[in-house]
Amino acid sequence: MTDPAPGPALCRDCPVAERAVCAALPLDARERLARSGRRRQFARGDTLIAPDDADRHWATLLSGAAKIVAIDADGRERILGLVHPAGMVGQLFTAAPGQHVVALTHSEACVFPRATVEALSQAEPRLAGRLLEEIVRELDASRALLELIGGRDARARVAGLLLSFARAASPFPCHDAQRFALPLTRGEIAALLGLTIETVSRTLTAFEREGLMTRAGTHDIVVDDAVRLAAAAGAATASG
Amino acid sequence: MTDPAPGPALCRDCPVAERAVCAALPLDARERLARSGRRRQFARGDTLIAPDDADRHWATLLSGAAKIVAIDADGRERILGLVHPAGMVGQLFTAAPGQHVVALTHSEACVFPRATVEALSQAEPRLAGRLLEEIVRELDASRALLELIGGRDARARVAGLLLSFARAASPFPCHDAQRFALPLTRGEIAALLGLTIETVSRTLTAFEREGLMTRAGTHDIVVDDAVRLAAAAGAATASG
DNA sequence: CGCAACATTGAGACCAGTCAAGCAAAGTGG
DNA sequence: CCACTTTGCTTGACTGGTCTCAATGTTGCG
Repeated sequence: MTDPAPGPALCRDCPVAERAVCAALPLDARERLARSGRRRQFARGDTLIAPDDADRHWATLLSGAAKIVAIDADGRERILGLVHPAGMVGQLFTAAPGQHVVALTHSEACVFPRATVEALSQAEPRLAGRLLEEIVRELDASRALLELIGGRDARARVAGLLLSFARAASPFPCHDAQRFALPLTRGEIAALLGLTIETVSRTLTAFEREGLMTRAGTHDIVVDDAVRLAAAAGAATASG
Repeated sequence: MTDPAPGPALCRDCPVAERAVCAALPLDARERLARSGRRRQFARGDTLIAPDDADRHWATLLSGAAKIVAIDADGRERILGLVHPAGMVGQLFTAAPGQHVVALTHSEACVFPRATVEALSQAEPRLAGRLLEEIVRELDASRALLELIGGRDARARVAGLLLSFARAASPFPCHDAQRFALPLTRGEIAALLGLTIETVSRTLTAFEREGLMTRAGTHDIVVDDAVRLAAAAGAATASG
């Protein structure tokens, strides 16, 4: 069993090998990390991380999408953020109660023991730097969502969400995709934006009637008038 | 000029010497950091960090309080978070546009060039670990605020904010303070909670009429019935 | 086919925003 | 010291957007 390509076997065919935080590690350390982790598949609705996760896992999302969920006092679910491929799942360096992270689509993730990653980040300053970058990005996303939800009406919130997905779906950072999939149900959109299912549905209907976009099926969106859609968002977008 | 006490002169009498991230540094590195920084005083309304901050500063808050502010498209100010003593001001390791951070009260901060802190965190893994901890804490706070604002009504938002200040004002983590100061104007509370000034004012009046709390002046609050106040918050609090 | 989950649409109630007026406290200048 | 202004807070009447409740439509799957 020789290794024709450099790098750990686990990382062969990794779709996010370049973008994930692991890329900051030198080969030997990456090998060590890889030996402690393994790839896992998740179906829609599966839990990647539970709040009482006794094993203390941490993961990198390879493909698919996930939601970060909080259950509030009256049992309703609020979505605090989304995780995209190459994103991190679970939190390091905190004793906080933790969070639910649930797969939105069929997903694949590289799962590691939290302690291994924490120890490695102490030994490898470059990894610590990348982790910081990534968490700052999450913080920015969280604050963008906060800005979108606070003080904006339903039209602006839905339009902002659509635009952020259009941006994420495009291969080019400067252009938005004209057509993209929304991997969220209406209920999940509502839980993310702090609205109700009915309001989300009515708002989408209104956008369609006004010619801003078209629904293709229940989860595909075609943007017909990006300019007016951006105007409806009031220049605010959220990257989940 | 001998140094009677160990540690840099700048850190002598530092009120947050134990809690700030600097505490993770060994003496020699702390000395190096201290030489690159200096203490500054800020009056209420002064800007600690501007979004176009060409000098790229970063700071630790020593005393007082500050708000993290975003100005949205129509010019209204939204508050994305608060900074308390020992907290960090400004973001490291990001090219993001940056943020306004404005003093809420007379405040003192230790200001450093961003590059110095970033370089030190590469050289000192323990500092990087502390920075990670601190940013995770900020992320938690941001998500707590998101949970408070999304899908909760005005009563729950105001009650949650009061409770979080009651908690922060208490010297014991397990008990809330019964009386505390709100270093925010009504407009700032509104900008933080995604409400209007009028709604905040009316909600406080309602709480007082119902016997949950009493206003002493415009900025001091006395909690009269913590149990019912917590019930009004629906068990949700935000730590800013 | 028939069920179950999800989505859309409608009617009415209610909470919070808007507009507007009145107060109180702090600062300013004669 | 007092009139005046400024700023921030409170209260009221009204409007409107969003939630609630309810029914119907649609999609996907066993």
